[in-house]
Amino acid sequence: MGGTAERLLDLAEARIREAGYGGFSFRDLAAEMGIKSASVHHHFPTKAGMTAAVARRYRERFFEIVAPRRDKSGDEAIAIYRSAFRSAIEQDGRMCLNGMLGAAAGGLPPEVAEEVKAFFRRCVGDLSSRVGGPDAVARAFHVMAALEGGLILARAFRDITAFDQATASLNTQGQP
Amino acid sequence: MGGTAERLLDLAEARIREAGYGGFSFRDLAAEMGIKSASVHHHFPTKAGMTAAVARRYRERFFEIVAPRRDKSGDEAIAIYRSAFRSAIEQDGRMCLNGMLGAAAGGLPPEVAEEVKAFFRRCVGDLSSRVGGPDAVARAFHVMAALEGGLILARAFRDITAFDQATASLNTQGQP
DNA sequence: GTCTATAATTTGATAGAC
DNA sequence: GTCTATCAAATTATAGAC
Repeated sequence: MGGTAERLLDLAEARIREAGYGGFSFRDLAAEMGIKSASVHHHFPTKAGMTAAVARRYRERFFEIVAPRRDKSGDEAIAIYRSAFRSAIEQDGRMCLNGMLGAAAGGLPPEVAEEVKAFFRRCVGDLSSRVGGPDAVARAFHVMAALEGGLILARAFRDITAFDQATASLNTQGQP
Repeated sequence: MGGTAERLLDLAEARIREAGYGGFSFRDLAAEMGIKSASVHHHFPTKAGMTAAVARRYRERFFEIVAPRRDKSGDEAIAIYRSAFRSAIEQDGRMCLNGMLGAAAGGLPPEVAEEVKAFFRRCVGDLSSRVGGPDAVARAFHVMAALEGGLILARAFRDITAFDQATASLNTQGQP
């Protein structure tokens, strides 16, 4: 636990959520760890592979937080997602990893783009099944969009209340 | 009209909307134009300055599209914004410039971050004044978030219907 | 696992000729 | 306005010693 590889993933995740795929380098990570970039390559041979590993871990952790409360449904599920997203920007003021990478999806290595797509696919699947009703899928898309966009606004304004205002109506939107 | 500087802004805008601030270089632009990177520096001395110029032009153009129909209000204003955002991804499959830059706001030169903030400030101000009502500001934030997030989903899935589903409820959400 | 050393490429930027 | 030439720095990545 807390080995070098894991801590490298921590640093990479923070940098990607701050400045995107093009905004971090192996030398940055190495310097912050007090090692050399060649040692980073020992743990993660390529940048694309490392980013894919960051995305996989991020997805697993996200659904460890969100999925256990599977008995809850509808508005409560939305509230759980909303609170998970809010804590991201509350803790360190950074973007959702997949929101950041998804925006730049066109310029990403294919293996990274696949991980991002998998994240959103699972979010929409999970949310829509818990929300239910004829517009469940559309509502799941809407919730995910509002959450990611809410983070963008909070980042642009450097003000978390932008996220709160943007997402306040999600819980009380009423179900079909 | 259509001078070198203008065409350089076109190319820079396309690249930024595709891969972000870190995803374009003066040499890329020069190569696409058939000139050398030194000639790009003649028109735009620094990358930060050029990106700020791209953002300024993007904002001006956006409000030339959206603002003239100032007589419209409420749901119609939201529909106008929605259609403006949709045309962005419909035409070239790319992100909104400010959504892309806003996500990475933490790693941007200050002069660029200021332009992005100005864009969203004006959007929220314009939208909220046209929507009206006690929750006008929150609703404006919500609309902007859903539109930017809808673009992210459409990019991640490479499917414009993700945007359509995510934003379908914006028009018919009903006003307070 | 970490290091030194290095290769090969790319980057933002400048000087100065034409 | 565009060019050649160049710089100093950063980038991803590899080879091989310890």
